[in-house]
Amino acid sequence: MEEAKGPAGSDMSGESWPFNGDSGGISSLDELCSGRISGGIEWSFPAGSGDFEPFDQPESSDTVALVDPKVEAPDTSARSGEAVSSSSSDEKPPETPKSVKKGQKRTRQPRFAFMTKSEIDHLEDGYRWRKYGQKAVKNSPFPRSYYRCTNSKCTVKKRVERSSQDPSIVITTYEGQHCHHTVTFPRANMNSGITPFHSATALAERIALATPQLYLPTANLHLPSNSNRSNSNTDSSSITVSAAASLPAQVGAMLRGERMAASVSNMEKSEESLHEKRALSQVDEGLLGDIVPPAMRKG
DNA sequence: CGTATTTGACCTGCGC
DNA sequence: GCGCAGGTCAAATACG
Repeated sequence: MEEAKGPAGSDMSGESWPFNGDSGGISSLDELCSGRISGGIEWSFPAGSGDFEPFDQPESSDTVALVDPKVEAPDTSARSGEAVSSSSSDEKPPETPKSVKKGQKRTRQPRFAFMTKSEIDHLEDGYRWRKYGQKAVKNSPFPRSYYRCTNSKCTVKKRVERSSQDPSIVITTYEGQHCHHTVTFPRANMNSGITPFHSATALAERIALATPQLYLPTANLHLPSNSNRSNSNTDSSSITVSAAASLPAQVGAMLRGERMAASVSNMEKSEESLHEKRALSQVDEGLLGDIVPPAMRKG
């Protein structure tokens, strides 16, 4: 699948995207996750509303968030089977052969990835996931696990894999939008580390203002609606972007309502940012590359 | 017994 | 066209 191409993939090598350079910037995952990256922040979220509700966030971990810009790009490639039909199991007749599926086209869902320093592969995020596959990843000793939201009407999926370069780094990629609320908390379990964001915009603002060190490529971000507000879908989007014991210090601070002086605009002016973006590409050749398409990498 | 996980088979897209 | 790699399916199995 085309979407599965990463920096290590062939179609990335030829691109001149900022991540794919070979100079400057960070030199390791550790550096990346330690929050030493600076500049390059560039948010581009879909207009949306929703309030962010800060709460205590554990600082026990480091996370770098990346977003998939291909949110609105229809994925005409892909295999049919996984299509995004929201009521898949119900609509698929038992006899539906794969030949039928072949005719379908998968629609690319918004994706959001986190690089997390954690010993736990599958981080708790408030939703229930069912593992439906695991594959060995090329150039990586660690397998990639595929999860799907257990809600039959929900098409959200997520992939989890460890960085081949730094086993302590877990890369979690969410794809799709939850059509329901979390099965637990968030507010009720704030102490658990779950991070309830009401909207992508809210999180974007927070990160932009509070985490200049993080590189956040242009993309659309979809976050889960607050589970406490049953069916108050003011924000239809809803990808879980929470990770127990995983958010980096910067994000942790962000969640606590702290703000840093640096602004996104200033960072964008930084010439170093480009180098850092390029360096980021070297960080991981797996999911990270997967969520950053060539189109957005240019520039 | 219901639910979740494992795992090999299968499908698709892409590069050569 | 072929092989490879990513992604998914679904039967078998494990677990509470």
